[in-house]
Amino acid sequence: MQKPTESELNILHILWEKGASNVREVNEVLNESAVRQGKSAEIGYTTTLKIMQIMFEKGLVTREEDGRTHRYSAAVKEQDTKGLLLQNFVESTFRGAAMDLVIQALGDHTANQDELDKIKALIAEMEKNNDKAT
Amino acid sequence: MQKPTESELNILHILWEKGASNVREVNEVLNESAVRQGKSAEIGYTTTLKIMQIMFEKGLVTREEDGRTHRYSAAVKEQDTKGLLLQNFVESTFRGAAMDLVIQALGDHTANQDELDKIKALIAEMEKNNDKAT
DNA sequence: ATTTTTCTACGAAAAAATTCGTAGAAAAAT
DNA sequence: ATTTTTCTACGAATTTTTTCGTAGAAAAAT
Repeated sequence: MQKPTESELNILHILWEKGASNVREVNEVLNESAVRQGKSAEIGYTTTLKIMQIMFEKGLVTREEDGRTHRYSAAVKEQDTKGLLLQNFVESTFRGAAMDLVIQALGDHTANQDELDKIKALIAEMEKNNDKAT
Repeated sequence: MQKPTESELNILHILWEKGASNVREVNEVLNESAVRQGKSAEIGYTTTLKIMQIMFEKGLVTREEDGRTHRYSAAVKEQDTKGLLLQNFVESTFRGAAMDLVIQALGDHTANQDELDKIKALIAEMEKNNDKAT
């Protein structure tokens, strides 16, 4: 999979959440999205269109004709994409030290009990594997 | 702080690790760095120089004259920079859900016992805070 | 003393990513 | 029926990031 750019990622988030959408729908969500608050100008329709066309060429989305318009769907899985981006990020920012990232993320953010339980389960799992390895 | 670009970050890593360095030293490390293995061409001296000059203008590094050359030092702290980049990454890729990132990172990577202990300590800390809040 | 090497500064080319204008066709509104 | 709106496609302008060529000065080598 080719790594999506920042704006491509924004569009993927929308397609993952809303499912198949046409350009106008995506553009509307982009312009009301929380991430955009504070930005000066709106994103033009043709800008969004162009990016989605590029994404189609790259294979990041599929599309089907729906009357006159196109309905676009994400062609890459959310998990896989986030995994790829995470791997890149760990490499470039933490020089591969994934646990440094985990530790920093835990230090900087809050978590509810459900999340903590999930993390604890993962830790227990990893400790079991470590024991086996010794 | 302004977010460093990818190549700026590579240079910061070197300055953080080696301390004050001149352009030639940084350029050499860049070209032997593991991250660059598999890349076709070398990074030219003037390329590195230019990026470091830009970083100086942005305030990412300081420099002092050392005879004819300049010795550059990181002007931003490693922790702070990683924190900023992490925050950006969590926002753009995980839409702010830092614990999703933590869970994915734990799932995809291994950790030694020291790291796991450190993470467990952080979890315990966070649970204590959660209890207090209720 | 001259040549070669090693620096910096500067500007600009190249590459990557983002944005938009225009044209043309289909659909909707009048 | 005509006008207006809503799409797509395409190309190009803009912006950001990366890369490098050239010139000139200082230092080192010959």
